[in-house]
Amino acid sequence: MSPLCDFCGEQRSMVYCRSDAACLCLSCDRNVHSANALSRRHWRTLVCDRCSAQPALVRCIEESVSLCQNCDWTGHGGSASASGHKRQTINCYSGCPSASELSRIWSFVLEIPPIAESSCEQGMGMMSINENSVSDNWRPHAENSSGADIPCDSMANNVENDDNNFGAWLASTSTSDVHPMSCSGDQPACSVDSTAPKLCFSDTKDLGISKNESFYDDFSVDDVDLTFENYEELFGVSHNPTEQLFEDAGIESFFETKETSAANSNCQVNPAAEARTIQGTCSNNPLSVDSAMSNPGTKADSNLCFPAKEGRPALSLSFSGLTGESSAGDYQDCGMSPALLMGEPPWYPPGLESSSFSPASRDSAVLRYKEKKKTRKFEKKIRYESRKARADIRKRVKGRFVKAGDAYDYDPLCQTRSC
DNA sequence: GAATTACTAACTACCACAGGGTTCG
DNA sequence: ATCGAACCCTGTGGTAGTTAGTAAT
Repeated sequence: MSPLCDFCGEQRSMVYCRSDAACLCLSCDRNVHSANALSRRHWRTLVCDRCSAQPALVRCIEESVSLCQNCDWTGHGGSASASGHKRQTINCYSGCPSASELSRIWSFVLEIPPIAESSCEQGMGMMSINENSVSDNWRPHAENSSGADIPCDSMANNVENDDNNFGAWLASTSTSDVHPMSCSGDQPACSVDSTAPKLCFSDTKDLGISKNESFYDDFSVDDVDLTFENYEELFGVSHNPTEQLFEDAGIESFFETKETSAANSNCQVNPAAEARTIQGTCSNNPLSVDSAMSNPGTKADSNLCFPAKEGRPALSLSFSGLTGESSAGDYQDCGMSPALLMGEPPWYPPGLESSSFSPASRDSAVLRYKEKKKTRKFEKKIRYESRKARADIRKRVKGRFVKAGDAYDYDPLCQTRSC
């Protein structure tokens, strides 16, 4: 909870690096993140003025403070007067912006001390600033191949990207991260893979989406970049592709609660989904992580259960490999809100919890989901070219690798059998 | 309409081993 | 504190076997 820089321990910390899980002064931020190309990709944002430990997501205009989701929730969720405070989304950035650049993106911060210029300065072209604002709430944030932003409205109207709405909603219900799910750490897919649209939204209160039924009309999942790109770095184990998240449970499970009684609203069990990553979890605890964590050292699947509310289904996410030894920081690094993970009430997009949608919209959404499920392809990503090159020349017997020198029936180099 | 069968698509395990990371002396 | 050896773990592709989904009967 120290407001001092985690690196130098002398200066007051100003920015939070999610990848490093560290609060840094601007000087150290610059030094640390100019070290190499990977560190330059780290997304940073202001440190919460309240807890001085979490990344701030919003700026309360009335109180002139930057708040993380926890503190925003605590401070603005309680009283009616406070909840009416005008809040502004805080931009995050990567690269090594100068003080003037920071002043520009954080105009509300009065004092940004000068930063020593470094070699990183010449890499300013790499700097990326997440330009969200209150008026841009709930709009998929895309980048084209040149790194320039694509107008979100055009993207929202793009049928090919219609799934992002659902992904954004899902991500927002499970994380407060400025870059939901995939946007954390050094993985290229996070900040430099400009071919895939990235969802960037951070305002946690004023997402005016649910009243628009087109949101549900565009309800499907597969194009959304929900994959935990750096899952292994986060959890230390391999994972099933997140695309499988809805493979078996089916999106229908998310629509099937309108008739659900309050008694079982927390326990939506889809038989087809029991064994997979997303499932209804019988628990009265909004977060069943605790129970799954109760056995330290075991790699039990942890289920995050979002309790059903009227008009919105119970939702649980399973994170294989989360162990009881995992810290809150680990969860936050994976994009999960500590509030969510630590038992505080989850956030629902306004309206989702109280509104319902028509059966026609539901049927349409389900139909669209099924259609896309039929046609989608998940391309394999090669992480280690050297290993691929090795595998490409390995001799095999019935597809299996064989020891060097042993008999084989397939040699990729010969393209023939037993050459 | 329900039950059974046939077919197709998708998924998973298996194998050896280089290379990265960790532990220990 | 540093170094090297030993050990552990991961990921890579083609095939076979299994499972799930769909269509036909």
